[in-house]
Amino acid sequence: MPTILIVDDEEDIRDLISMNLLREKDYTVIEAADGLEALASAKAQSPDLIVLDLMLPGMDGLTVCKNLKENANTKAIPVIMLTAKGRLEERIGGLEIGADDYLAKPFSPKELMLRIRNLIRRSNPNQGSDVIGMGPFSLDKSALKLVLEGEEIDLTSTEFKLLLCLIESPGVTQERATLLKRVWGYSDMIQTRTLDTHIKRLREKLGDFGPMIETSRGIGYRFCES
Amino acid sequence: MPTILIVDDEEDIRDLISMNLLREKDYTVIEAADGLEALASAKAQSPDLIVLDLMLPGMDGLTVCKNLKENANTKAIPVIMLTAKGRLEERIGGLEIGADDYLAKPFSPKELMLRIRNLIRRSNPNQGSDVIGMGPFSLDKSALKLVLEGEEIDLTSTEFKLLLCLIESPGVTQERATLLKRVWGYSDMIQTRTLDTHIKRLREKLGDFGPMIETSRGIGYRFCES
DNA sequence: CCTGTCCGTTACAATTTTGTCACCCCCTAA
DNA sequence: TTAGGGGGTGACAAAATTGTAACGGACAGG
Repeated sequence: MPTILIVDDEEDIRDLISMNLLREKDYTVIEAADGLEALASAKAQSPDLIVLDLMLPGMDGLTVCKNLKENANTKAIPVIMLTAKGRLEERIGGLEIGADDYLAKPFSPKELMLRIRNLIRRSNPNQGSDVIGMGPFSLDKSALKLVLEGEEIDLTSTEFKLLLCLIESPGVTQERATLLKRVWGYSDMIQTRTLDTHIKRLREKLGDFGPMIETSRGIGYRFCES
Repeated sequence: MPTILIVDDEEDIRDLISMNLLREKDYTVIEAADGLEALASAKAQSPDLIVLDLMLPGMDGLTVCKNLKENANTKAIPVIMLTAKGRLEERIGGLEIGADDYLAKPFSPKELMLRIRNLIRRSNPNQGSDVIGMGPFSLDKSALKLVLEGEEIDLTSTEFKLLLCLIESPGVTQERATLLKRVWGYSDMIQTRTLDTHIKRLREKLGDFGPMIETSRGIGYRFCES
């Protein structure tokens, strides 16, 4: 049963995360309200993952993270950084210092759970991220799920493969033939409307974000970031 | 259109790989029969991937690989090493030297294609391996496919998720409740036979390897390596 | 403005996937 | 050996997924 350390000075945020974790019944949760406490807990209990807010009284999140990554005993613990929305510099700083993932506040509990599960799994023998992220999208290759702005969207396997092809190379137009081959295995059947229909279904499921799948008339489709 | 360089002194092996690659119509293929030729081609044409046999006349595969990884222009090119079956030391040597994947001869063309596609994709912005391997199994998270001893087996999304849960932690027994939660999202419905039925279907699809999914009476199931 | 081509959309039917049930066998503990 | 619980298996019906056809609108070239 993995142990998660939550570090945040706002009690209600800690509670929110704890509640979500405990509901899954798969985790043990410990909490810390400031940086020094966090470091002490991390060293004493060696949790399997740390959720770390950047904004902390006393010692700020970046420094905590740096300390963790410099200590041999805590170096390997994955860290998810919580950052205020839009503070891009901080995010970059966090990643450089060794955070394994980050999430902007206000975050969706579901997305956080997803990323936690993913990081925990990654520290297993068979590593490799299963979540492919792109703007507000998180595509979970293990759960075959899409999390869009905190909302979980179930995809059928065909839809999943199609979206994956598009989202993998944002902005790049994928030819109809390419998509038909990679998703359906067709190698010459060009005169089918199946692709169009599935694109429609995908756009529908994406809701407001449907238009991000753009049509390249006569060529194919592309996933556009804007 | 990615360019693949095949390096092997056996012409029929080169042909086999070429044929498979060209059938996909997505690749340009160049070939080399010895190490020096390979290095020259790699530098001149900077292919997107190199399939490199260990056993080569003149300069052996390991040395070629080391040379490739030491040169700034060719350093980033992914290398798939072909090794004779069982030469474990060589494999380890290959990985240490910087090969990105390896495959034992005689290999299955389908599996090689899968790994090629995977490595090519990995060199895209959204990296991360999509293939989880375990003995004769290759589970492709992007294609939702299982390659078992060279045979492609289609899995439904439920089967895929279930197998993934088991194969992720080989030897570890996953409780029924855990599987029901992770695959179906059920949180309390314990009294269902759905899991049993799907295990049966999975074992069926695994054929001779079905027994690798073992029952832990009263607890759950586990995937065993032997 | 016309025209041919390509795409979006809807409806529908075939197919596949899925969960449940019933029955039986196996395992375990007494 | 027996009884009870748990799992294997096959059949089945409900539900979801999928591909196709048909119609109409949008677009580009003339």
